[in-house]
Amino acid sequence: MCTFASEHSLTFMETILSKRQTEIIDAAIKLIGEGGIQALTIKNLSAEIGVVEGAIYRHFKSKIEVLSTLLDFLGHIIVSHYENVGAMKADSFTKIQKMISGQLKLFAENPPYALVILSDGLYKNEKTLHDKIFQIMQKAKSTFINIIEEGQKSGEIRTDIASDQIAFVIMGSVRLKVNQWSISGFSFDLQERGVILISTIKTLIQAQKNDDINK
Amino acid sequence: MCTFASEHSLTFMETILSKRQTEIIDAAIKLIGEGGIQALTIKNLSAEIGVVEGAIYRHFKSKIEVLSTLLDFLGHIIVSHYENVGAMKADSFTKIQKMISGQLKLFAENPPYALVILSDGLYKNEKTLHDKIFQIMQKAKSTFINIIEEGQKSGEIRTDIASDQIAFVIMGSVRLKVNQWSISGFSFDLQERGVILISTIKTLIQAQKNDDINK
Amino acid sequence: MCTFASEHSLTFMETILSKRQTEIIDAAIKLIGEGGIQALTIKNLSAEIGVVEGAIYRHFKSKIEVLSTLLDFLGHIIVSHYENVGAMKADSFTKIQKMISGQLKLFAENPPYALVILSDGLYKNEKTLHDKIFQIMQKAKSTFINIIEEGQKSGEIRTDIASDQIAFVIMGSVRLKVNQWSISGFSFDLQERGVILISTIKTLIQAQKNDDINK
Amino acid sequence: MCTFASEHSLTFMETILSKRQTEIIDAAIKLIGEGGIQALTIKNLSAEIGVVEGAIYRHFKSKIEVLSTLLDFLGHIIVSHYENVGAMKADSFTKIQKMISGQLKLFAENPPYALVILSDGLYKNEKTLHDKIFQIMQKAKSTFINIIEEGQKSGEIRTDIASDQIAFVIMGSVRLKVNQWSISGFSFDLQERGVILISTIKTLIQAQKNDDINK
DNA sequence: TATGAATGAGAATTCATTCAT
DNA sequence: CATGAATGAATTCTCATTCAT
Repeated sequence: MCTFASEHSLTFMETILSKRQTEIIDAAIKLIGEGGIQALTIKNLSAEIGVVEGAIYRHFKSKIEVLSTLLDFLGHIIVSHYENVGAMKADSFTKIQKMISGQLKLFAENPPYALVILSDGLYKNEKTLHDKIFQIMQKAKSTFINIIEEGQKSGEIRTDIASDQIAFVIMGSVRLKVNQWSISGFSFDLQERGVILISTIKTLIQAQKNDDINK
Repeated sequence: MCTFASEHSLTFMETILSKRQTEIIDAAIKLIGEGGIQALTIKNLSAEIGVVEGAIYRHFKSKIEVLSTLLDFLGHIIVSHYENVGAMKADSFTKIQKMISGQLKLFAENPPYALVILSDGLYKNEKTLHDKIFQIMQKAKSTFINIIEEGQKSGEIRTDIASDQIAFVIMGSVRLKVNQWSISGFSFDLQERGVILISTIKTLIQAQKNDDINK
Repeated sequence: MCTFASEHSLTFMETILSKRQTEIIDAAIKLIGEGGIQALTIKNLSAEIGVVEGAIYRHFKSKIEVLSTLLDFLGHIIVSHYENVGAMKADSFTKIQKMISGQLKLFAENPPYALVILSDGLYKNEKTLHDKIFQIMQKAKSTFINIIEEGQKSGEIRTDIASDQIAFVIMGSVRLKVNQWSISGFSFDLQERGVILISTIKTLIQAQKNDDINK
Repeated sequence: MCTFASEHSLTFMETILSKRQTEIIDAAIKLIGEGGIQALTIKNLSAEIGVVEGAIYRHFKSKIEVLSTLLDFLGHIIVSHYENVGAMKADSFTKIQKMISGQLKLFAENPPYALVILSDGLYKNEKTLHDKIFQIMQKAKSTFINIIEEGQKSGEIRTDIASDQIAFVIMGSVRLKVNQWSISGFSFDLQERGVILISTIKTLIQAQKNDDINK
């Protein structure tokens, strides 16, 4: 049995969170993975780590804080993936491909992450939580935009569409793919389908060779 | 105060639902619009229409049935929009533009519809409800695919990407736009942004004039 | 599909009850037969006869009155059976055997009757209802006592035990048999088992031949 | 005010149940005693012990579990009484007398026990609960049969009727006595009447002295 | 007579949170 | 740090009954 949180981003967990807090976040992710966000109750959470309900409140001051921390953790993982790819030395398409496939790999290996990220009404429509998800998406967007602009400069990517528009289309289609996978009960191979999607995206956004010739 | 349900699809409401049922669905939509799906409780619902809680059960046998009917209603509106566009005499891009702008117009005028459609865990992860949403998306997909294939045959739309892949990318980006709008608290003009999105999509998927020339 | 009430005691039903009332009592018995007394709700009752809930109150002023009438009807059937046997020309054992087997036959053919008769807390512990059941049992008791006293006089039945005690033991064992049958979900042949019980009772209560000889 | 549960079977209560659980079972028994099984609601139960409704669920996971535990407790008391009598060194009639009078004493002192044992539809016709009552009755039957067979071997009890038939008749008449007592609102002295019943039973089932002489 | 609609009371259960020990 | 217990508010749903039409 793998513990989700502790696999990733040890730095984050170790420095920011106590052992028990890590355990709680781990359990929260597991619960969400098994039964959706509505399975994440304080009762289930405490049962999962073998303590009494009140004990949770020694480590987090409310359920919202649990979710907030969970999103911090998740955001940290995802964003650091973006940064790694962003800092890579490679052509734009390779980077885009890495961005998407890395993301899908993360979700494929940790379905609960997908559930959390896709989840709209996380808890009582808490703005704080919405914002965190929004932040993550913003980061993804800016990373994509940078990559795309590089590609446009280098002539790899078409220039007749603004970089943010291209980024938007990519993100939308990746997100929908993850969404379908989640709704389907994770019943297909996300990474496999991702390969097709990446190829579609590449075809869509690559600069036309003909253009250069004709000019 | 506008009543959402009664605006649209009078046939559906009149033939299938009683006056009170329509009123309840209306109220349900309003509640969801104001406070998300979690604001849709039997108590709120009954208070909204000024009756006692138990009275709801004279008109719907359970909360699930309320939601199910709501989705039927919503599905009916959306799908009939698809069908109208599908049956139009127009070039593919016009159709695609109508498909998207009509959809966004619907949501812009009825934000709760967006919340419902985007919602993952509507109620207790009821499969019945999931399925209805899934059906609507399937219908959208097949409509898009038909239009795209027409466009590919007529030379309007690029043929180097499979029609279902194109449809997928379109749907993903439209969905993400609605999503952002919803998360932002409906704070920007959905239709306005939609115009840009449509133009982006058009540019992305149109056949390259150059191709023909060069061949 | 047999209608319980209308089979028996037409006089009672025709003279005392209206057609609709008979129908309601019929339905009540059917419901109790299918799901116990807790299945007898006004909702189920009205659904069974195809009217609206309020309509029941045109014919009975309350649920208690439905049950009360039901017990009257049932009492009438049972008591008239007692009276028939009581008036028979036959030896005591034949009469006792007829009393018991007739009763068991009635229940075997109409399981709901057994459920009603055995039911302790019919509805809100209504004293009125309790009393009716009590009356029926009293009538059974006095009939048995009469028969037994006849038998004691004629030398068929032992005289070392008071007639009411004998009656009591008989009723207790018959009742327990019906009880077991009911709890078992009517899963054995009540009449078949009754034959054994009757024979046991006969052996228990018959006068010892030896006694007379030895005296 | 006497607390029913804590009087009996301290071992059972102490080892299996917490203090609060005992208190709840106590209160449940009291409520049933006062108003029948339908008086046993979570609301009444919590009010009785002075807590809020939800607090019950810290100690029992459902109402069914409350009733189930109550039956376990009751079964434990009754069955251990059977076992005590069964293990006694005494002639069969003494044992039978002890069996019956002990049982009646228990009920006389705790009328709710009678209500529970006699109750048909304890709660939603839960099979689990039915079964527990059935088990208790089975145990009573087998204890009686053993005693009777001893008596038949020793020549105390008549042998012309099968032991299980005799046991059945005894149980039926005891049960009916308790039943009448319960229906009457506990208005007569159960133990006093029991004495007469026991004597009747004894006379009914004892071996005839004359038989031996005549043989 | 019957319908359609509503009422009011009450049912069991769940949930996040608090607090004394 | 954790437990055990409780709170209070909310949730879905059921039931007998009433009443205008």
